[in-house]
Amino acid sequence: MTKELPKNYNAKESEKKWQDFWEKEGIYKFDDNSKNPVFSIDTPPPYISSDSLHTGHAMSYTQAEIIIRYHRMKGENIFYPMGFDDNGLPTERFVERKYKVDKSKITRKEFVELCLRETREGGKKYEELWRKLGLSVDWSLLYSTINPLSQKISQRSFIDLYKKGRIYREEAPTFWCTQCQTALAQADLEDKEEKSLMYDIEFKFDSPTGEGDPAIISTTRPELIPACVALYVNPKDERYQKYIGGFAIAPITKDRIPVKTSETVEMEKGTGLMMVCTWGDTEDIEKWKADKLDTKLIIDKNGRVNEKGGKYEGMKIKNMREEILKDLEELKLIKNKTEIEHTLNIHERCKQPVDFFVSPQWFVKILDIKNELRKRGDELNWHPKFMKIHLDNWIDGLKWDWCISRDRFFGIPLPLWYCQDCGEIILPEDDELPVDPRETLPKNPICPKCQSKNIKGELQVMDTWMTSSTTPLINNHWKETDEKNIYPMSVRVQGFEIIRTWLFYTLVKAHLNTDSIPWKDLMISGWGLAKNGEKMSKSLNNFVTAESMLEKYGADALRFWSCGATLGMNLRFSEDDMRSGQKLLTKLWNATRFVMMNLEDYDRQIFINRNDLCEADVWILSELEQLIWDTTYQLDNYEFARAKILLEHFFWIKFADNYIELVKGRLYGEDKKGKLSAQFTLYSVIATLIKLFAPILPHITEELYQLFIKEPGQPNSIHISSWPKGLDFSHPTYMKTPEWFKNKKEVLKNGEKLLEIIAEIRKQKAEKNIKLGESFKKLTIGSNEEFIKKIQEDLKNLSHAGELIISEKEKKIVIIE
RNA sequence: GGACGAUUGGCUCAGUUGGUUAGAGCGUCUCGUUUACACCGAGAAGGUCGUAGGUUCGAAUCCUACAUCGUCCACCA
Repeated sequence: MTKELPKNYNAKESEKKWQDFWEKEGIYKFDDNSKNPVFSIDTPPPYISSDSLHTGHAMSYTQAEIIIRYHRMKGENIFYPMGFDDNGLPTERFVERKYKVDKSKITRKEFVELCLRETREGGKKYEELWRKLGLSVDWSLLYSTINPLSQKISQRSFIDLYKKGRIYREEAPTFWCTQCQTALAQADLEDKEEKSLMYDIEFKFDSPTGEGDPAIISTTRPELIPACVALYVNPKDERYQKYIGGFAIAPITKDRIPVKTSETVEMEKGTGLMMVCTWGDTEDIEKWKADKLDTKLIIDKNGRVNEKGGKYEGMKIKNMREEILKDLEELKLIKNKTEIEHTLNIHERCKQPVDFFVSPQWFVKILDIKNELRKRGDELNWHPKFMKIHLDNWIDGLKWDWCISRDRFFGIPLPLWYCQDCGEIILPEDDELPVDPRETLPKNPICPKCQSKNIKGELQVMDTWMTSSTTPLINNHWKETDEKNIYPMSVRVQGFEIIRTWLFYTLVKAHLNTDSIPWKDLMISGWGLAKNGEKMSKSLNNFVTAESMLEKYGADALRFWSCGATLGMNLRFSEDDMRSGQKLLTKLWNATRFVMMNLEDYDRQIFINRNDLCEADVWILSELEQLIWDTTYQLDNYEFARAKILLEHFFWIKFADNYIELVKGRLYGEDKKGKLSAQFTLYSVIATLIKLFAPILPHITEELYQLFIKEPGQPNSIHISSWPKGLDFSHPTYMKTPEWFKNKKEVLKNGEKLLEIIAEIRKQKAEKNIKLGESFKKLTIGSNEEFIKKIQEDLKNLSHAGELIISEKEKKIVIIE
């Protein structure tokens, strides 16, 4: 034992060194031939087009990765892929903005090329950052959601669902973004509070004798009057009984509109008379569906008024609103204006208010299987448990089938063709996948129904969730010749904000495609927030990049901060905590240095029987043994934060501040037996402790392992060495130790008393102005306990007392004279 | 309007089935360079555990209201 640690630990140098080493040695490679249990992780493929990664991203990936490292050390065969989500709307919009693309002046092919180029660039940047953070990803498993395999599996999944009757195409009103010019799913929406004016506008009830009684409706969207298809009242509302079943006349258009009833109409709201249009909100659509109302769609895809808008044709809907208000004002039909605050649905990607539009779209039927999906949710092990309610709430609130088609350039094509003559839908064979029906015709380009050769490919592409919901299938190479055996995967890791999307849709796919759950466990993380508790974003100027923190403090320190809050809780950014992390590294380095300096004449093959161990050594080894079980238990339950606290507390308080001080006397003294016992113990504790810290602080622990612990024949990285079980770590003789801890409870209790005595000694010395290293005449300890006698030499050394007396009669635990 | 989470010393957070004087780190104050570490050590101050009730021998912990913050959902005529 002659190696010596340098005086200082250089995190930056060391981290780079070991990251390269891990890569070169293939430490994190998944082993296809291993017989060990597989632990597979479905981890979020970030959008390469999102803002550069901030500390919040780093936090959630790190939290998961700590758990993964733990499982790897337990000997499991780790399948830890990384993906990049580079298909779909976000990428398309990113490229449009970056290159200021005019879609009318570029071909689809050229545009897709640009998207692919950006995704490659972005992917590289991200990969570099993940490596710097020390994520133990097997990069040979890298996938992107636009690559051929992902396309193939997404399309295969689609065709499977189609054949199972879960997919249908319908001319249906859908949420429509006039900005992005595409249909949207319910999950693409966000709320926005906005001030608006509510107008009370006069219609007239129809009467055989000409114009009847006034019918005042309240609306925030007067521009939809030409689209009005019905008025509704509550069936119990006495004011309107005589009009029910009759008609009303709309202003300006003079359209004759039926008056109907619905329980959902609130009598107190406005005048109790509701205008239903094509379509202003989801309420309109529900009534339209339920009562088979007329359709009077006055807006086109671009948000302009069409011919059904009469005199307003051709105007932008916003301008039309101004015009119609002017007209109504002139006719004196606006009876009242109220300022209100209401919530709009906006598109979460572009923040524009959504409209409704009718167009043919593809849907996955899910409303009829809500119960089955809820049961699938029950089958998963949720960490933390309460997150499950987010999913249940979402499923309960579902009102729409899943709209999976998008009218965009970049994305995975919907794999089908239409016969232009008879309308037959033609699907590709599995060996044709992946296919782009916009570019290619089917293998057999003849309509099977009418033999027509007039065949045209679908132009729409898939919603991005349609692909990302297949990540477990992509990872498993579902129905490929090299299909892996990792499905269902062990764990899905993700943030709570995408429970209703990524998690939910993946559950849908697994249930429908494979009649299974997609993973066994769920690990749902909170957000890393800005210092003041706000969400991190560039616009709020509170954005701290992971890159800058890695540069300043290193990966281990950033990882230390990342486990500062328990799983599922939000964590505020704190540079102080990163400094604390750095300090822990320094302390760990120095403590190990100290141990090594004192092991120069120590042969680590030596085994010491319990009877030859000093009492203080038995105590710290018992604490260590307890620590192993506690840490293991917490990590098994995804509680990295609790594990961190346990480790830190043991290491800093019990081991460094107290135990080491207690045994220094023996290390420097003449008692050879006592010294050997201390050496044995110091080595055992440090060798075990750095393994326990390894998942959280992978770099410094690797450095220490390589310099200090690793011997020929042992694993060439700490991260594939064995997780401690009891004290049997990598030393054959330690297998004998379990019998040591038969009376552990008593030993630990004695330890508490011991710490109390030490604290009291220090306190009294401080009160009496005696320096810590300064000696004094007499120390009296009031105790009749056996272990105090056994430990008295250590106590005498620690306190620097000239004389130590243990008195059974003395009631005070410590007296210093 | 419904749901979930949070509310603990100046700051950031622990507190796992209710049990003796509620913990840690940072910050503050005092002392100390002892041969692992001044990126250190020792000591101290600092909390009516959001508010009000209730259950209990006993509540930060369980129950009921309420308040504030965050998030999701619903409403959004």
